[in-house]
Amino acid sequence: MTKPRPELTGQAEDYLKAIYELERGDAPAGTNALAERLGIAAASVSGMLQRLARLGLVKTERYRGSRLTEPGRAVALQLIRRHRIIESYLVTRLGFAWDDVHHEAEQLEHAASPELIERMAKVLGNPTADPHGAPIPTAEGRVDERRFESIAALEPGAGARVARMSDRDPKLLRYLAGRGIRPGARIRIEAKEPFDGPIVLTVGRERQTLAPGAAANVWVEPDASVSAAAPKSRARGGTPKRRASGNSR
Amino acid sequence: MTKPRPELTGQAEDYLKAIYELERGDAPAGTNALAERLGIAAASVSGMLQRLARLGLVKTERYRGSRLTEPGRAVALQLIRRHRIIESYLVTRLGFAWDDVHHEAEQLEHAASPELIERMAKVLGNPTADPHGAPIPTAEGRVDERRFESIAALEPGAGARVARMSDRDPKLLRYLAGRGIRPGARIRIEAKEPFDGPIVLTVGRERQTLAPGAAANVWVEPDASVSAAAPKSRARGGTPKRRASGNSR
DNA sequence: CTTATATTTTAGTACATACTAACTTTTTGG
DNA sequence: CCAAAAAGTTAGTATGTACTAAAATATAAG
Repeated sequence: MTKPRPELTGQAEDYLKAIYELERGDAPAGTNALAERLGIAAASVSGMLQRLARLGLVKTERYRGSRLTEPGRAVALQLIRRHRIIESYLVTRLGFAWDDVHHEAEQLEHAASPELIERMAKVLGNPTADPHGAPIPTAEGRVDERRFESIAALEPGAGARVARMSDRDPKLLRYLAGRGIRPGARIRIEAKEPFDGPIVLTVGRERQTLAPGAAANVWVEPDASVSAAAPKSRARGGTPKRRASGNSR
Repeated sequence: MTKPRPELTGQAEDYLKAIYELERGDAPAGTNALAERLGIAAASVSGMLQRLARLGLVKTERYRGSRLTEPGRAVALQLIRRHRIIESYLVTRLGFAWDDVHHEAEQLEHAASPELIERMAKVLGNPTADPHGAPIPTAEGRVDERRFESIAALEPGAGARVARMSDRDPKLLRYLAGRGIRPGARIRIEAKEPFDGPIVLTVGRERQTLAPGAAANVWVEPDASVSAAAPKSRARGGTPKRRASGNSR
């Protein structure tokens, strides 16, 4: 493994990561979607994709989109591993706010050596999820790829555990944090306006309202024990405290 | 100050740092010297220097060399601050070997935000020197610019305290570490072969021999209380004009 | 002072990465 | 099924950073 690849630049790595995040099963990542995610003109993306294809890191179907090859996927996963370990480290060892760490990690992930990453992982006790609940790929490139449901998809009465949320928008994260919504939090949908209106839910004991744009970026693990029935009020008792991942706070 | 400079790339920053390290008082940094230090062809350096001059970061005298402007110096000092804090952090908090951190720091220094640097500095207790004894500039850009004497310049009988050493060559650092030579160590010159021959000295209680190429990269603070015993006197000498050592790889 | 050598710059080129404008292909909605 | 919209590509250009080869200038040696 890890043949002496002609050292990609940071930008090229970013493309691979973006493709990884945008391709969904069979559907390849669209050029425009990539362009928007990367903040780059679509034409420029086309060019770079050709280069990456030449390097054997992506497969491009003309006019249809791109997907990663196995080597490309390996590069993307390593980059994601670096990103998430750095985020975890910055939050737990250097006191960064969890809503503020994404940008810093985006810069460092291209500069950090494998040795640095493994040392950070070690002092953190080899965490399996970052502060936003995102799973951390292993050094060998294995990752938990479970897909969770968006909060926006839950129906009133449903209970769930917050699994993860997007880390890309500090404002969103502060908004969520202000409402107690963080990985591991237990929630219950109380009401839902039609036509993408706000969602009313209980977080812990507090009742909160959540804008749909925010709800779309929070993913949950449905919790059968709560969602079974929708009794409007009910004594909270003996919920098992289950915190799978070693994330902070 | 700190006007919104058009975000330098990492390479440009490296040039400024190299100029800072190569200019000596009035003498500007030579293009060839820069090229060698940066591992880049001299012609390329000429080109970059013109760009840096356009940006107001260096002053170039055609065919004579370059020196930093005040803004250029400020950029260089911030980069050096980042480098040295990162080195200190990696060694003390992440268990890196002190002879192995230079390369890692070279990469990270361009990616680390001011906030990260200040947080690292804080957990380290705002150190004033890095693991190799190099002074760390303050966030405001002040730095201890004392020049020390090279070990190679000491005469037999002279005693001294090791102040600092080059961090650029891991092999050199391991060589020195193997002989107990590190910042703070007390030494005493016992004998010195003529014509740049090896130097015999006492480090702590141990007697060691030091190759001249290594000695040239170790700087000391002469210790009058020990050197008093020496028969040979030296009257304020040695400007470190000599660049005999071709270090690295 | 004059020439040989060392140093530095210019000229011409290449590559990675970005852009805008114009064109091509695919998808969609009537 | 076809025209308009959406998506994607090509063409031509710019910038930063590198290179080699050749020319210009400075310095050192006689």
